Amino acid sequence: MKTHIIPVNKFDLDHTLRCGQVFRWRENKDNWVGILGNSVIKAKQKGDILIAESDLDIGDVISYFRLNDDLDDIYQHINKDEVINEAIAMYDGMRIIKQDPWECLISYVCSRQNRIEKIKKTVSIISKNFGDEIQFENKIFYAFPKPYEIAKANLDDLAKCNFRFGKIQAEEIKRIAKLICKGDFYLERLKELDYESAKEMLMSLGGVGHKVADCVLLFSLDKLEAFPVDVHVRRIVQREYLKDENASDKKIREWAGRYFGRYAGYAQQYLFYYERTKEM
DNA sequence: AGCCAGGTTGCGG
DNA sequence: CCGCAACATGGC
Repeated sequence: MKTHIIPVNKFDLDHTLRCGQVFRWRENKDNWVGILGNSVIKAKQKGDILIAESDLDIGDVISYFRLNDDLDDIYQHINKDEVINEAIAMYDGMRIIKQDPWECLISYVCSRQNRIEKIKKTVSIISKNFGDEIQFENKIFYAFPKPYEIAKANLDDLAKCNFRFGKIQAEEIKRIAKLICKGDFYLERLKELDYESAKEMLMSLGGVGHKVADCVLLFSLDKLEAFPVDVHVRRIVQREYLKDENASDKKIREWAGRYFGRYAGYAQQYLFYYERTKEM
């Protein structure tokens, strides 16, 4: 176990973990506890210091939180109007997290037409029922299962994970896991492709549409131009930006790419978080 | 009770 | 390409 003391600049741990992009972090007292691969990580922020306890290397933590992203530069690209300016002001320091692509893919397949709290529950049950045990501070945590652990899972057992679409989704996830186990689909390799090609590959898996593909690209495959259009993003874009037209999701994605540019994904996450919380 | 949640698919037009 | 219905869980 190591304790990393990491100086940070323009970073806000709470916003980063609360904004709805990750499902495996829990907040207790003044600590966050999350699970990355087969490691538990306990994190807290004090001003410009991030304190992280885990067996991960410091480089893994920095990479995971994208602490090397130049947030000033990103803001310069996306801060183009009053709406997003307010979102950025409110959630200054929120960063896109770099998740594990496999876990990210399955999590977002589970996310469809679902609530974030329920997605968290489902991912947690999947991990508990099929993942490896991890000991951390005398407690037991569970790693997200590897592809082969889902591929070999009994369908009825898998269906007990509280999926939004029950057994249908259990089958879907098992099918995807098998494809990935077979070895002719390397998620990691999608990082080497350009955005469009990587997206096409993801969508060819089946059970993955534009929205989930864009989430996986943005949250795990370094495609910061991906702009996932979900119900909240559609709502805020329609209301604040594309007021006159009845914009299809395709139109919204294309508009976002033109308007926000290569960091459209960052803009998306600020707008998403803002739209869901501004009333609170 | 009814509405809605980080959607995808297959169909007809 | 678009719009539409089916899919079918659970919290408020």
